Amino acid sequence: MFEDDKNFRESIKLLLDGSNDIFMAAVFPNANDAWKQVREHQPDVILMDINMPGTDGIEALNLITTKSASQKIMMLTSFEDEHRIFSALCAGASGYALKGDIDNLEQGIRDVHNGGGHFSGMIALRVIKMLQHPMMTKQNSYVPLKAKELILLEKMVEGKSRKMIAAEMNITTDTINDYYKVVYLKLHVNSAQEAVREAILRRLV
Amino acid sequence: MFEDDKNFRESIKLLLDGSNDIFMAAVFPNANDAWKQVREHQPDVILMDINMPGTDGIEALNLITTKSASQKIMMLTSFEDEHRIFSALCAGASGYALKGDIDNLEQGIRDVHNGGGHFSGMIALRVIKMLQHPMMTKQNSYVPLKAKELILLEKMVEGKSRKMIAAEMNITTDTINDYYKVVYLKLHVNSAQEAVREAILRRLV
DNA sequence: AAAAATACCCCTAAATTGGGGTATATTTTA
DNA sequence: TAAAATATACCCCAATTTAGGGGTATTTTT
Repeated sequence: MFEDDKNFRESIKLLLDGSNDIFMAAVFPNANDAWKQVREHQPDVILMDINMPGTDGIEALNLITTKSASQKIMMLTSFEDEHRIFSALCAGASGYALKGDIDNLEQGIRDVHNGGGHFSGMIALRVIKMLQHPMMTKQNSYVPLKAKELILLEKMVEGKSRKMIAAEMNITTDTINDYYKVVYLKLHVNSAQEAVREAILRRLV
Repeated sequence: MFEDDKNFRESIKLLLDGSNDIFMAAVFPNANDAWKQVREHQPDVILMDINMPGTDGIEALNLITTKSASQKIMMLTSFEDEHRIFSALCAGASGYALKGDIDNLEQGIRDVHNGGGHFSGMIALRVIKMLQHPMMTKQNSYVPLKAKELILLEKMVEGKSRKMIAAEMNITTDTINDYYKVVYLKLHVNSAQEAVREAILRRLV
């Protein structure tokens, strides 16, 4: 286990020492030498806090997963860094437990050890919400954009400026300005940054 | 509960009757009149099998979620089918339990009832695998943005201007300019429209 | 023949980007 | 511990870009 909070560290150790099938191999207050320590103790499951001074949990996760595929890693976190759930899971974590929800931690560790995954209740909800996000569900409300307007949008998403787009499309900047006016009107936006957002979220590009 | 398999139906009923905080309101062998039955019994949590003769679980799920937002629905299934997990969760299920993993079902029902989500261990693994799929992960490399920089990004995605953001964050426009410089540097972009693209595609907001 | 669509032109206030600074506090290093 | 480096918040500047408001002329549709 890598965890900087002393209180939490000790309550987890107490919890797991009370279990008869889970043995805590080692505990560290930071992840600065995570890989070395993992290699030394060869734990089945690593509990990794996200917010730590020095090397943070996700960096350590990246290090460990790139060097070894056999280590299962369960991330520990508080509500504040919920937005990092996806980075952690994509980086190869097998589970994600809220520190406030240690009741299910033991079972979660068993699940992860058996090759499964684990989410604390509220984390599972976040994942579900993500799956229900417009971007995932492909619910593209129809916007009647013409071919050239779509090309314009694509180039906008690529970060091109009006000048560059005009040059690439072989038309004057004035005409490009007209296209912008039309696109902004149809998408109900009034800036390029909003147009890019709509283009991506509504899957127009 | 909607479940066509008599054996499974009865073993779940037995399991939950043995619990002191979960009460099985009603049991049906198919979901043909699901909405009528739900309206009548007003359950807190609905257990819904996916494979049933007649109206199948996902159709029933769609019906119920479109007519009422207050019903929490946990899907039950005997085989692991990634495609159906995906459609069930997108259609509004709060949890997904494997029939073979009834040990965690009680706790899962409590989680869902409390507004959380639930995945059986193996289902969680499927979801994680999906998140680790190249399609999801390709542009999802971790960027160490600070809290304020993330807030800035969120507001950018909302279409706010530098002036508005400065006002909302109670700092001068000069300091906002500094934040922009840092964010652009970290994301390797040089315009708001590109920053918005990265924020969305890399799931930073 | 009237109306709409297209492509061009001009203009300009406001916003953006990116460069130069300073002062203070905190953290790291020697 | 003292010095150096970093981080933070602020200031100024100005070329460029943007957003949106005027236009006109030609073609296509109605």
